[in-house]
Amino acid sequence: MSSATVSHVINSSRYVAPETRKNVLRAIKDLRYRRDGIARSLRRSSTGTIGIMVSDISNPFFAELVRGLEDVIYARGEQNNVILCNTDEDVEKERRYLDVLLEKRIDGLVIAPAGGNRAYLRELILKGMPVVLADRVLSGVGADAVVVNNREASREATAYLNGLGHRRVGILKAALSASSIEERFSGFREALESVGVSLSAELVVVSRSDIEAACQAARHLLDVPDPPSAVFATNNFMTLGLMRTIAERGMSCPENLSIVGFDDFPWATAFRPHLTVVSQPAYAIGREAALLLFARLGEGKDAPPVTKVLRAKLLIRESCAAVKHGSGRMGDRLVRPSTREWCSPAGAPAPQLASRGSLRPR
Amino acid sequence: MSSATVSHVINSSRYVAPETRKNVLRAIKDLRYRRDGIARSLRRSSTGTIGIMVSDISNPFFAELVRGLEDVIYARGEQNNVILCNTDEDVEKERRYLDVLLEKRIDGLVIAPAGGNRAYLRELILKGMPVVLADRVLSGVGADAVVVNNREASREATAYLNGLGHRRVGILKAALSASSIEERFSGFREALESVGVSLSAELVVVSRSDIEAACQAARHLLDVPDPPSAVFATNNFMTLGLMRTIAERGMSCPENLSIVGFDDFPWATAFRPHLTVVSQPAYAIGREAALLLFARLGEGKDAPPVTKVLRAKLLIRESCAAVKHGSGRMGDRLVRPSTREWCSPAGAPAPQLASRGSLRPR
DNA sequence: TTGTAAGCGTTATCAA
DNA sequence: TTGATAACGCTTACAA
Repeated sequence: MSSATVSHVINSSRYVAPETRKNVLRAIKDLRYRRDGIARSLRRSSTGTIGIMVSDISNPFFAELVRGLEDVIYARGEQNNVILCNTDEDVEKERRYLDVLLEKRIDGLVIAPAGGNRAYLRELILKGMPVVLADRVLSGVGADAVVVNNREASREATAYLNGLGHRRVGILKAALSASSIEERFSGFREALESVGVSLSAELVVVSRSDIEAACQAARHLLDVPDPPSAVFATNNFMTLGLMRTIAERGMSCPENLSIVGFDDFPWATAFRPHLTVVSQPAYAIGREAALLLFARLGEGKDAPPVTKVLRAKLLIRESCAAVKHGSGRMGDRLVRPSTREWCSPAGAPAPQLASRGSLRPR
Repeated sequence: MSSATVSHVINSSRYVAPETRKNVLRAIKDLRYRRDGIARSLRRSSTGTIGIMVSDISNPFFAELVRGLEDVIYARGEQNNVILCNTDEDVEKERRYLDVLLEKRIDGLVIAPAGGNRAYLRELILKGMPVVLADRVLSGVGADAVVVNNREASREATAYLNGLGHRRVGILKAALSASSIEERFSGFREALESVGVSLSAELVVVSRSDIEAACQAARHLLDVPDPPSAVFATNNFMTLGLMRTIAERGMSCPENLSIVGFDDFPWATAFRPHLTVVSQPAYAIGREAALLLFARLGEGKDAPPVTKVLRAKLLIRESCAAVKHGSGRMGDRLVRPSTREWCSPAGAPAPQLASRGSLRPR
């Protein structure tokens, strides 16, 4: 019973006589033998480990994304597993973690990049490391990517506000060098421009991407001389900061302020106000990222990079009201309060009147 | 310039002439050499990898816990990192994952155990694997543990409801074989008994621990012939399910129903109703677990197991009202609506009237 | 049908 | 002050 035979029994990698195999299995059991995965990885030069880097796992969006990823990876069996890294949007931390993961010889990487390690990532990919960008793209690195239609969805959301008569619309912009945020901003601006409104600087407030900072930013935004009648929040931290600020000030939504957030929450229909949001399929983003990665680990090693765009959807709930006569600026038209007032952009499907945004299978 | 010398330069593990060292460093840079962590782990028989097993990373409680853990582990440097495993409270899945982690030769394990692998875990520990239980204990396995004072906190929360005059109090009990849930249940029962109320079976509803199931359970609970005037939810999924159900039915809290949840949410003060909850220091649980683990990886290899108990705190907000005259059952006393009506159990500090439960450092 | 032995890239011992 | 070499535990080509 040589080590070779044992190996072959464990891996079913060549014929072993039933008798021998039985003996091997018995010995394994008796000795509580467990194969050493490290030695195995060394020999096979593949670890079965995937790196996942996000800014913060306690952000529900990333938690869902990671969950989607992990489910696919676990289902693949074969000792596959996931090393989790939180970068806090810190470029330096991201780079250090990339080094750690490379030393650990991960088989592949899924990353929501902070934005400052483009060259490093390109080099990695050139060397043959499979990399999938999730949630954000990074132009020119040649990686696969899974994102959502940020720009269109934001345009749609803003158009919805416009349809309710809002012309003075503020935006809370997370200070991330992430393509997603920029695209959301573009969509926002385009929608306003298409109804003849050009962005005024004081209605664009940039904020560090955490709840505390978002509170501050929201205060600024609401304190401008002629405050907005509606606000678009570019991610879930911005939304939470805004809602906290509103609560602090005893304002009520949608009576005093209409709000659309980017990102849904599992508790959106359980608490008031029921927020109108652009819902992202976070779980699916993670899942698709894993699938893209596996594709590249298999045959498609040198296929050209693909970008998968999933659909973010406007979920109309109860945080937006039509502007009241006289409350808008000069030039505002009277708009009757009806959520049906709003029209889809040509060709786009009408937004759903949905009660729940969870896209997670059970 | 032998491989030995290179190794010593990288690890500063013995004196190397400045000249040589410079050459080595230059070569490393030129060749873009990176040490192979797998070979290193094989040779040193230690990987720097910690396994973390929770039921579901998309549960905000576990996300915070994992974040606390990861922060400490990252700060330790030295190629330390974390493999994340979601068990879904599934004993079989937990066992499979344990096998994977052992093959990967993790240096230590932090686990919120599903409850069915006690013998397996004990054996692991006996073999010398450092294990820290988080959130839940498992008697007799000899592992370190970090938990909160579930029973006392639940008793306190229930006493608060009693103080508001509630005698017919329901409980949504998550169906987990986790010590935490059992302890919360005990505290709940004890508090009721101490005001002379014995539990009626129809007010104890057990539910699978996810939002969907919790909704179902909440419907059952509210549909009993003589429905409760207050409900205690034993974890955040139970709370969310309950709130959804209330919203569905157009009931309002605290007018129609008083509610206390276990687990706080970062958005608790941003949306209505502002829930009164028992807040757990999730981040700190993760952090302490990591510290316990490192202690065991260092000197305290064979020290007796320690259990660290952190304090969960009742945060009184606005989801509980005093029972109205006549709305209670026969025997209910009239209780004036005042949150100060309630008294701390002897010796316990009065609960804080807090606005925010986040315990996370920035 | 099974065994032998090389080799994966480190680190650590011993020798020089 | 540095180099040669064994060993970590596995997989796999080759031999028997």
